[in-house]
Amino acid sequence: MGAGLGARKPREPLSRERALAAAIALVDAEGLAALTMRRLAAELGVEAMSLYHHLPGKQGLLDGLAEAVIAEIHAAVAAVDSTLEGADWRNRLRQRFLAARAVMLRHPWAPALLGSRPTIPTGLYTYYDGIIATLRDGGFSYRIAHRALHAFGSLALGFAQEVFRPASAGGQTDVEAAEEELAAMAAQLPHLTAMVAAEVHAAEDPTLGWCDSQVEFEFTLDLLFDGLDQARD
Amino acid sequence: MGAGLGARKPREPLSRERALAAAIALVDAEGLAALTMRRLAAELGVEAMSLYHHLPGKQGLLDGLAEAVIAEIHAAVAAVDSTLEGADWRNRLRQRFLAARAVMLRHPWAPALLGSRPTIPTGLYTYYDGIIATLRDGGFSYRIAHRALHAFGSLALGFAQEVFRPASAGGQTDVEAAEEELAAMAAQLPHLTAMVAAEVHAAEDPTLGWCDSQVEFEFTLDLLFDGLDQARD
DNA sequence: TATGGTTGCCTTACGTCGTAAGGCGGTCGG
DNA sequence: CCGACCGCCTTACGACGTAAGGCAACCATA
Repeated sequence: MGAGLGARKPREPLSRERALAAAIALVDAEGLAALTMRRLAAELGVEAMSLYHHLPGKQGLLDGLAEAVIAEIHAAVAAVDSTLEGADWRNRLRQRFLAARAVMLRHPWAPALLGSRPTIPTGLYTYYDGIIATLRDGGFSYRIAHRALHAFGSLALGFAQEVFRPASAGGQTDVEAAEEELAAMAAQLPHLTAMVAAEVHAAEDPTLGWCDSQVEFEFTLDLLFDGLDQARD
Repeated sequence: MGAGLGARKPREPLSRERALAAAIALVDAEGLAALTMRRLAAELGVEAMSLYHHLPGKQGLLDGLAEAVIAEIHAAVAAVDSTLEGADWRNRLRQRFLAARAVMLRHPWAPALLGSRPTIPTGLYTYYDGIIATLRDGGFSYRIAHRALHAFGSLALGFAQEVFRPASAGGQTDVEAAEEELAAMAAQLPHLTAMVAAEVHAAEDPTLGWCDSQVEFEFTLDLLFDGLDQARD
C-alpha cells in the first residue's frame, strides 16, 4: 500500500478510482451496454486483465459504479437539506427526492444499474436513515414510516422507475414505431386514443413531451404526501 | 402453411408455441439468466439454431415471453372484472391490480423481463385502455387519468418494482449478509434500526416477513386512491 | 412410382464476453 | 549487486448469440 506518489512515470499507475471514473465517463457517454472489461481497459490504455488488480471482476465494477452514484446523491442531498433546517417534513422530503432526481438525470443509466444489483449498496442505508429521521420529525410512527418508504419506492431515489421508458436508457427513439402501431390499433383503444388527444391539446402548460416525467414525478409525490398526511393519525 | 396435423412422427415438430411454453417453464424453474438459446434448445431436444426457424432471435424470444405474461394478465383481469360490473372505480382498479399481481407472483421473473423490453409489448395498450375506461367511468378527466397511470406505475401491472428485492428475482437469500452488515453499522443508523425493531415487535398482524410486500402493495394502492379521489375536482 | 421443391433440423464457424493462469520487466530493500 | 515484489501483459478456455450452408424426409405432381 501507499506506493510512491511521485508521478515520474509517463503512465499514471491505474487505480480503483481511476478505473471507476473512466467507467462512469464511458457509461455516461455510451450507455451501460458499452461497459465491457476490454472496452474499459482500452479506454484506460491498458489490457483487460490489468483491471483485475484493482477491481474484483465485472460485478465488483458495477457495485463500484452503484456506490459512486449513491455518493453523488448523498452529496447533492446534503447540500440541499442543510438549507432546509426549519422546513416541514413534506418540503424536506420533496427537495431531497428532487435533488436525487437531478443526479439521476445526469446519469440516465443509474436506475437500471441500481435495479440490477443483487444486493443493496451499503451507502443506501445511510440515505434511508435520513428519510426515516425526517418522517419521524414530521410525527410519523415507525410503522407508517416503513410503509411510506415502500410507497415511495424508487421515487426516494429520484426516478419513477417507469416500466417502459419512452426514449431513454441507452435505447434509440423507437417512439415512432410505437406510435405508428398505436395508430393502427387505435380503433380498439378508444379511451387511450381519446386521452392522448386530450392531453396533446391541453399541452400549453409546462410539459416537455407528451409525457413530461418531471411533472408526473411531482404529481405522484404530492399524491403520496397527501395520503401520508392523512394516514398519520 | 398448415402442415399435416397427424402426429405420426415420434418428434413433435417444434413450433413457436412449444418453444415459448418451454421457455416459460425453464424461466419459472431456474430464472431469467438460465434462458439461453442453447439451453432452451436442449430442453426441447433440439439444436440451438433450430429455434431460429420459429423465433426471431433471442430478443424475439423475450418479446414472446413478455406477450405471454401480458396475455395471462389479460385473462386473469377479465375473469375478475366481469364480476364487478356495478362496483366503483376504486374497487374495480383494486381488484384488477391484485389480479395482475397474482400473475406476477406466479412468475417472479416477469417484472425484470418487462422492465428490460426496449419497446412496449402491444398487448399492454389494450390493458391500459381498460384502466383509463374505468377511471373515466369514475369521473376522472383524461388529464388526471393520465397522471394516475404514471402514479400507479408498475402497480398497475401488479408489482411494486422494488429497486432492491429482498430475496427473489432469481437471486439467493443474501439477507443474512445484508442483515449482518446492517448490524455492524447500526450505530450510524439510529432511525433505521429503531424502525426495524419497532416493526418486528408489531408483527402480530398479517405480515409474512419483516417486509410483506402484499401489505405494502395494498397500502400504497389505497394511498394513491385516496389522493386521486381528492385530485378529481 | 419417379421427381423436384420445400420444409425442418443440424453442422460448422465467427466474434463477443468474463476471467483463470502464468510470464516478464521494472523498482526497491538488503 | 541481487533477489523479491509489484504491475501489467499474454495466452487460453468456455460460455454466449447467430450467420451460412448442408442434408434428409416430406409433399404434390406427372
